[in-house]
Amino acid sequence: MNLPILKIEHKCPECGLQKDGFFCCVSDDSLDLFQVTKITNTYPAGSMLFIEGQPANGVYILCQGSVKLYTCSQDGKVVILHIAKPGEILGLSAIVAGGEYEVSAEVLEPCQINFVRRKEFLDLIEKRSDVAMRAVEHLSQQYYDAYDQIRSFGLTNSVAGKLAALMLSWCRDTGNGYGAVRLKLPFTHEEIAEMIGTSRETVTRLLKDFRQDELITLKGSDLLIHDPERLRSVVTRPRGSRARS
Amino acid sequence: MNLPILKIEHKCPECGLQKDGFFCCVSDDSLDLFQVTKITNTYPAGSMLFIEGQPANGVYILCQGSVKLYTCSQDGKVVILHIAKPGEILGLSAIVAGGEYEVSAEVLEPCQINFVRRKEFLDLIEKRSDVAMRAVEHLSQQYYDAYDQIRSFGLTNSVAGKLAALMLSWCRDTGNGYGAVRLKLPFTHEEIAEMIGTSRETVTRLLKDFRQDELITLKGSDLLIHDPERLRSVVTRPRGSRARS
DNA sequence: CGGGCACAGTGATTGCGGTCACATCGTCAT
DNA sequence: ATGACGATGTGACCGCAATCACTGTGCCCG
Repeated sequence: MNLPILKIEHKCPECGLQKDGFFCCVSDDSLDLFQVTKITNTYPAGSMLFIEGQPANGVYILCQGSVKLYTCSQDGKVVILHIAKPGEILGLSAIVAGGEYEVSAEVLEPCQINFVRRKEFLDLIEKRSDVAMRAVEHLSQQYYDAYDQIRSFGLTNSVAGKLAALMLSWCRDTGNGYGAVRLKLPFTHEEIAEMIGTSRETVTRLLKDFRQDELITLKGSDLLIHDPERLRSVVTRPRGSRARS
Repeated sequence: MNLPILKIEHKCPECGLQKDGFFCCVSDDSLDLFQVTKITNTYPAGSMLFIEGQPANGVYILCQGSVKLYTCSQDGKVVILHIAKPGEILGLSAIVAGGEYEVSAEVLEPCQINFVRRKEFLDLIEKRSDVAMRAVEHLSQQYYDAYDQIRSFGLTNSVAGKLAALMLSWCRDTGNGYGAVRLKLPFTHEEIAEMIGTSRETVTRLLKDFRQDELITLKGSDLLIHDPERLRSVVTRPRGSRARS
């Protein structure tokens, strides 16, 4: 197994990874408190951080790597709810509301993660108002993202539209504004299918369609989105209608 | 128009509506602060509290009545995201994260609502840690509900399954445990369709099917769910298979 | 009373996309 | 090499549910 080398940072105050939007981007005092309660760990790809239904005994703050959050039904069907990036906190809503993790979390790319026990974390947001504010901000953002996904599922009338919407969200993450966007696809067709609630074969076919309509170029895992604007018109386009060549 | 009589309660500390799970169920000190910043108002059915995309200038705390949260696409298709009940706070994530309301809110049943301006509310959760905690709890709950809806959209393979899942959520709200559940349907077929992302006709047909399969009895707006357990089996049942009579 | 209107019920038609089945290709470990 | 295995392509089939077009029903209001 080829493990990318992770440069572990044990001391939060000295951590160069802290950026805007990071959960751990709080006042120095709070960071000191955080520093003594956290447990730093690393995980290889494929590890499970937690599983749907398990008692939630703490939160995971993602320093490096990426994590897939998903849920699945009894018959094995999977829905990917979110791909977490560095700076995000996982399991927050679970330790507050449910007591059980409501989703499963699997490591996609090797991760460094800080774990904080449920009780200690709740103490932290109780005592430090800036941490509480960060928690509110992060939950609001997660909530917003969830609604975006519901919109995609409910309002888009064709699967092509859903795929186009998903690609546009990739553009937002990667894109440097407007114009063509080039990015590396870290997902298999199967995973893409699970994100938009369709079948693997349909994703394969749609990617072919998009190529033929010259919306995208796809070579291996290199995806080039020619024009986000044209993709946007696919999202709302009525079923079946295709660009005429 | 027949307006049900709302008994308005202007003074939060004396409000008999406060119950567990209510956002306004906070310490006396916090409640006093809240009391001076809030603006109480009433709205008839059909009023719009706010509309998707508007700048979010405050939160609405629902004291009495019910509110429909929805979003719609350019071509007029609607998805109902949530039916808010007394005790809930609306627009919280918007004033924190986006600056714009991310959904539209329409009054279904006549409401009493307390409004608090954005800045004053942010001050409140900054200063009062118990209010901040309440905010975190409510956002967590909303987040959880949103994921439930995504699950319903993504994991259920038939529309019948989605409708059954929706009815089960009604049972959870109304039901006194197990066994048959009787409730009043405050929704039209069209609204039900918008909740589960299908067409009005399909809802009508499915309700007929459910009646024929003796899963439910429906007379006017009185809905009797005979056995939630049997409904649950519809949720996961493979497409097309129906109970044999 | 008779229009107007929203909601509900129903048939006919059609096409999207799920599913099954199988071929291909690249990448491993042996 | 070779075989195993996962990821992609691609064809054929067909069932569900969207859509269109009505009819029927209850309710309000002039």
